[in-house]
Amino acid sequence: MSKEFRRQEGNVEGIGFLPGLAIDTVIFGFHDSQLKVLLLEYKNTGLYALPGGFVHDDEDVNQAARRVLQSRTTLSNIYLEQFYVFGDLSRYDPTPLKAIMEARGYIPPADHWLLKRFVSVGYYALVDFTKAIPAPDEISDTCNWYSLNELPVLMQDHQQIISKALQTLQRDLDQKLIGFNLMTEEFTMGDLQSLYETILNKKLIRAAFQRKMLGLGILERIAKKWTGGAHKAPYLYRFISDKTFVENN
Amino acid sequence: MSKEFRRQEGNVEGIGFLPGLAIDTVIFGFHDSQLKVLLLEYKNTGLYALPGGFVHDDEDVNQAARRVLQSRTTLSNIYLEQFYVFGDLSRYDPTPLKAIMEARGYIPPADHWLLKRFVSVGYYALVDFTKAIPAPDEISDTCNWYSLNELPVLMQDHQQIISKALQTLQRDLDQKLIGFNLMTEEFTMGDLQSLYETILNKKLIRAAFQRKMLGLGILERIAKKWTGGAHKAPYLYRFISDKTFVENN
DNA sequence: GTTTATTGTATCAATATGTTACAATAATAA
DNA sequence: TTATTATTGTAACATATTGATACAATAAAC
Repeated sequence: MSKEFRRQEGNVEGIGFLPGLAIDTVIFGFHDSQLKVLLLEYKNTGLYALPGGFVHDDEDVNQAARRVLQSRTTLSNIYLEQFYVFGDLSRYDPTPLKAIMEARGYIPPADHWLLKRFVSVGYYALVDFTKAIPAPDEISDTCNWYSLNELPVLMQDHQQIISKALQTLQRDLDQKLIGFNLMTEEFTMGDLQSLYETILNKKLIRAAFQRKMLGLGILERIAKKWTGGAHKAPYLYRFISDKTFVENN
Repeated sequence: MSKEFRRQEGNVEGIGFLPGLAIDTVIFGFHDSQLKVLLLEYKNTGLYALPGGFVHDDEDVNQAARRVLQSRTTLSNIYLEQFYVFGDLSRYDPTPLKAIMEARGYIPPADHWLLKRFVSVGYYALVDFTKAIPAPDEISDTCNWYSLNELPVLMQDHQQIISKALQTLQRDLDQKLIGFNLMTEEFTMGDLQSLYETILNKKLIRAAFQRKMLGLGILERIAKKWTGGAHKAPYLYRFISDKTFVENN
């Protein structure tokens, strides 16, 4: 992906890309009982942004999202879901991208394709925090996890995009069984409940939660137990079906 | 809207429009215990398609969808929801649009903007069948309701778009209270149940359905009763809150 | 061995949903 | 006018789901 932005920047007319269409991905992780998202910080600009990209003229839009996702997490086979298109006129603001290019020592012409109006397709992804290896791209200093409660000020409407992604995740959590994509291979019931509570932003009843989760028949209890606390050791569980919930479209 | 297509057709480069981005709207109605969708039939081509359009460079994408919706139904304040972006490479097929333009006696140049690859944002709308007045646009012969069970062969991937819209409607029906947007002002409990059964494609238990609907506290029982059958006359109900569920984004 | 905190699960309560039953009644026919 | 018919509104009960409480089991620390 390090070539990707040079391919975009020097290419004033944006040849090879779908014009005016961008991808933004909200990549969720879970750690220390907190929901995290991956953010990029751009060089010399202090700007924070969601991992994003543009669509090649020879790939599906969903493919492009998957490409962006893989290049930022060094993971494949991730749960990825399209959730909304952000197409308001008001989000059109060429200043950030101009600043990014100028910080790289490139002065774009006024009609550079990247400075035109963009409509952005929002995706959210669920990854195993312990497995993802955040990888900055050529134009960003860092690619790091940020807690949802302590987000820095974000570029353009990226804050709204994250909010909408979270809403969608909350809505989907009960229907589809996607929470497991945020867990490590093995986890305790407490871990799982903590995840649900964090996502839904409300306390759940321990006994009822456990009963329901076990009742779903998608958890396997592992022989060995967790150790560490001065109390009865909890069992470890594993998600039965493959964790490879790839987008179905 | 009659000027809209001339504005698109003669405008080889598509100036004034967002390039490569289209809108497709699945407009649902309910009549005779059947779900219907509005379809256009294009002149001299035998092609059937969803009402659609393109986005002006000075309007929001959601606005464009609303504009399309209003021009096809002669209604405003309609429930409208964005549900998916169709961006696969495989859907790129310039033949239908070329055929449409040629049937109008216009031979487009090979690089006409309308013949390029398009990504389409799908919306679904719920309208009162009795109030909508289907209006064909300049390039279509007819704009009519078709039962979901008896759809003609559709252009490009429009059949898939309808399927996905229906899935989304089924998912949203219980969460949000949107079914009422498909009803007339006054309706019997039987009408409402028939709507739910048709959308969800399964029988519901009469007593339980009635109890639940009344329990929601969003129905008002009207004094007068329905007449016509050789049996106890059902009450008429009205949806309490304004039926104006406009998209919240 | 005793204490401590937490887990796994049983038990009962409260709520929601599935099922059956039946009185009420508008139109029709006798 | 009266009986018939089909359908509605709702009660009553059964079953299923979820909420709330209780308690034995136990790994670590002392």
